[in-house]
Amino acid sequence: MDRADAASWIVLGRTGDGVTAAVLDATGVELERASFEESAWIDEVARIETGHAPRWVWNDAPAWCAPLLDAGVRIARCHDLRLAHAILRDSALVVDDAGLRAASAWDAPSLAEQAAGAGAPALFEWVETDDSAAGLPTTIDDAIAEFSRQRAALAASAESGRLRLLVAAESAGALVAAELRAAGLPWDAQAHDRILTEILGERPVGGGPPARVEQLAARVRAELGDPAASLDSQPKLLRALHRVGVLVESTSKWELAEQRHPVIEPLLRYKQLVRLQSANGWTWLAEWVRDGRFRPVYVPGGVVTGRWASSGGGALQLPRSLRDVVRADPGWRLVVADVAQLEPRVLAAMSRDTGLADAARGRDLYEGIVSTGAVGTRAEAKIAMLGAMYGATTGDSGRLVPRLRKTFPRAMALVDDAARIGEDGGVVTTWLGRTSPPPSAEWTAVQSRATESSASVVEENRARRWARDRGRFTRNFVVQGTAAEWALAWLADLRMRLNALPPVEAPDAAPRSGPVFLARPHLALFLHDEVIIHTPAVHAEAAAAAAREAADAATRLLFGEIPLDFPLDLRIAASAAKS
DNA sequence: TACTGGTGCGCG
DNA sequence: AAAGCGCGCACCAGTA
Repeated sequence: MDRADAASWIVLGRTGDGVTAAVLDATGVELERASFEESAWIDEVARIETGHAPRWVWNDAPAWCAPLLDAGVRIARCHDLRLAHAILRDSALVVDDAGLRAASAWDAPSLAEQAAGAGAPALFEWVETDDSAAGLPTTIDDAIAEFSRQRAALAASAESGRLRLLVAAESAGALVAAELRAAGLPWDAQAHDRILTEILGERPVGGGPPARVEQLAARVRAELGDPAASLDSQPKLLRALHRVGVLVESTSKWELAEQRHPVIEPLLRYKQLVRLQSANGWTWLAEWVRDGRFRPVYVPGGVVTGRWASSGGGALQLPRSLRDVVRADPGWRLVVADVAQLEPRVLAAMSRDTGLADAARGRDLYEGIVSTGAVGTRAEAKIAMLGAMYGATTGDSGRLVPRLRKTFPRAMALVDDAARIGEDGGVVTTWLGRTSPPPSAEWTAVQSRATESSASVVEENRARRWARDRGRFTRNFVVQGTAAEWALAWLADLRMRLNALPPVEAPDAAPRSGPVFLARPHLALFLHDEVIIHTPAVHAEAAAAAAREAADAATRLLFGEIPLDFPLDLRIAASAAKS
């Protein structure tokens, strides 16, 4: 592999008993090819990475990263064919799809997802797929062919700059996701256990509900006048409530909280405790926290809008009440950084609404809206803005939206246009080129049926409702999707900045677990608009500065030089508890 | 026994 | 009991 350099693309593929690598020049022409045995390819990748830092091209980043990270090898840049395929296949900015839109094996879920689906215990082991099964292609020839189609589609696009940025950011995100899993989130299992015991009561040895849960259940049943009442079955609980005169339509806490009856207080408390127990109780702790780390499975691009999803562990629902058990290792700190009002800022940038940008600059965006006089209070500004981005039509939120429309016409026109296109059955596209899915066949059929003269009122109403539903989806898609792009750019840039910080040398400050590359500041959590960095204490300030600089870099990368910033709420602490 | 749909909670 | 987007997950009930 002598001809590799920083401008190279190196495509990797599996062969029967090893790995084949092909060096492509910057224009995609293959220069050389070599095969390596299973025991040798990782060292070869490490050698080339150290020397040249090329762009690695592979079918599925998590599958390749896992063994590399296990060996302490970290890749700077990659092109994830599977993720890029999904973007380019659907993007309205791709004019000549070069065959990407034909159904193919590249539409298959990632190898990790396939393994999880198959119930395989080792998530990152290679999945043996026989040729008849539609699995993700793994051979180098398949990879090169797909890469070539993608390059052609990119080159043909009038917006190839944006799409290239999106594909690069998405791929970098895949690297981050793999590294986040390898690193894990530092988790104090003892502290978690203490909280559970304090709130739920002593954990019963022989199973069954903990003491406090049992006591509350008994109180609720007494108030219901039924010692055998089932509290966990919604229909049974509803009937029991009706029997004692609590005439609610559902058992949700919003509705219950408005009732006055002695059963309400213990019932709400009971629901709270049961929720904690089932979502993040001892079973969860035993399953998801090992060696002081919570290792969730992130799924980059798992949400239609481009946000990440998670699969297992509920990584994207880290409950506020447990944030305090996210604790840095001894001698280390957590840098907790989240973007203030990411989505409205993104909307201001996309729409070039200078009024909204002015309101956002250098302060709390919602206070800025108040000072324009559009609304009276910060709370109103917030629900009005959320209503505008989500498509609220009724209630306080819906009533306030027209005021924003008057004050920020360009921003509001952008989301209103997106909604109209969605209602009409069209597709909308994010700033960098991710396109919403087209309407389903059923949706289209319902709309066309409603236009027929024989259509019933019921059919017409349903068509209108579905159209409005879809309008709210496309309205939000452009904002949520572009916010996800900003966050990916932030993450990718931050990852590189952190990687440039020096590793710690003192062995007593080294992490308790994880690959050796984790001896420097590294990402430990990503949550839509927030990151947690785990860092040696001496580098905490530098890591925090890196988070700020990365946010500025992401803003410029996406939107150029605009008079708008994306300020971070940032704190350095031993735990991730919110103040 | 395995699935699907509904309900409810909590995260952004 | 959401109003108003996007998720994951647990639990129950009904069905195959």
